Amino acid sequence: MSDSTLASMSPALAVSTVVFSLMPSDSTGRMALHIPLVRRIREPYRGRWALPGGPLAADEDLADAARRHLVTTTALSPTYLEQLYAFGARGRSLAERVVSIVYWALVSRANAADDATTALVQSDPNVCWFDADDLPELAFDHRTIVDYALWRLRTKMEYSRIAHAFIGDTFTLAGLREVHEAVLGRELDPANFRRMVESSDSVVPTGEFLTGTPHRPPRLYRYNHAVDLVDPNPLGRT
Amino acid sequence: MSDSTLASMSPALAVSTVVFSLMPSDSTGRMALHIPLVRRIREPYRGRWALPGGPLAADEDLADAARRHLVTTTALSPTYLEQLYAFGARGRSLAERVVSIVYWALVSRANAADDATTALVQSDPNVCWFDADDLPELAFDHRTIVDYALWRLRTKMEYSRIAHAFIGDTFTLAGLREVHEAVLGRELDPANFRRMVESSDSVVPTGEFLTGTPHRPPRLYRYNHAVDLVDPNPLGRT
DNA sequence: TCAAAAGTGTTTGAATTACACCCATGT
DNA sequence: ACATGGGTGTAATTCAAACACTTTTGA
Repeated sequence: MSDSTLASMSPALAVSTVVFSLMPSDSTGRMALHIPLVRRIREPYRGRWALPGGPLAADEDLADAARRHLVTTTALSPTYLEQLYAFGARGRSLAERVVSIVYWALVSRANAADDATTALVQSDPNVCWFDADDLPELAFDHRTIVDYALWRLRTKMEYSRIAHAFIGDTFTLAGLREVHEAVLGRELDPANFRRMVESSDSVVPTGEFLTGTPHRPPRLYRYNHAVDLVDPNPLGRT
Repeated sequence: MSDSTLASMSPALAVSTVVFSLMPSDSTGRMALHIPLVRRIREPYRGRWALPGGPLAADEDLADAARRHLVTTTALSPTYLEQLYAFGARGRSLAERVVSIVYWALVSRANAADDATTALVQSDPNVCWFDADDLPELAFDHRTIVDYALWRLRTKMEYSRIAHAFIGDTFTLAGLREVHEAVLGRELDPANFRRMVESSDSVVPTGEFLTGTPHRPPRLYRYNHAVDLVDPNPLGRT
């Protein structure tokens, strides 16, 4: 069997990404998880919303491809990026056989509000941020993929410190708690949350305080880069 | 860009599997994790040991491909099979670009000792079972892959009941504990282990006892198929 | 009857939860 | 001064580890 024969038998390879950001929800106004989707302009599933992604360039690492597609659709760089799963069931594409290697990413709300990129992206009618708990019908098996990514994010939130990836450089503990509450979808005891974070050693006080609040000024914190913010698997950071 | 152009740019796709079984170690005689490796008969890495695997057939699901390669090299069916990771870094293959979707599998020691298949496989000089903690130099990045699979197995052992996949249909609690101890590499308190397993509801007593031991006959158990033996991720069983 | 593994009971300490309470600031 | 979120203290509870102890068999 020649190489070209083998290549033609091999299914096409694509890389997609589930991108999470925290934004105020349209309905409740509270912070909620949002993900960007792109409208498909060709068959199959023309007109449906789908995860950003595309083919893998010949000389490109998988994570780089995910990052590249992410940047071109959202104009944002991920603060966290991790492989989710490879989806390759036969029936998933309708047309040609496609194996999708899917990543999930977090982008910082601070970055998102940074400059005019938000407006720029919003102006593209084929890219739109949706509330993760209120999605339209998606193309392919992308709904399954998003559900799995959501599960992974929420699970990981409870044993790692990825919440930091959602927030800016300096922050209050209340702000960090807000992130946890928005992602997990439940309220957390401020006292216990404080102890949990402080005992984990993942943050260090900057010594400064946030003023201008109507009440007692909260202490500002920064990440402790000395400790690993993700999990201790032997593959390390992507 | 035509489809054929795109396909030719797309890297080749392969599926490999890290297969774990428990066998008595050559050195200590105690149960230890072993994995089967195949000797490469072509460049690159000719002569080196590598994970069983190969190309993905055009009409084949990813997990089916993993299962197929597993059966052809070891003559065993997996009692557990799960996707591990997709490895696609540029430099990993030396020759053409290959993206490997790697699975990890468990096979039951009972199955392995079942019939003449063991001898059959042992007779093939290009397939050999190695102690997972005493591996030869491997081809490609397969050493990294095995280390990651080992980490996943040991991590999962602590919060799920995959240990059952290593053992036969009926078993004693001491036998199940032996599996845990061999995989985790440390001794466990028999009393606490018993309570842990019983409270998890994952086993049910058969009512029978194992006789012929030099001491008090232990009660025999069976899996409780009513409870999920793996983790509750929304993708379900592979 | 004795050795050894099966199986039970109890104590300890760590970690999580719930919640009462004080502190400090803008209004 | 006071309302409100920042921040601290502490009791109740749950959970896992450690280990003493009793039971049952073959030799």
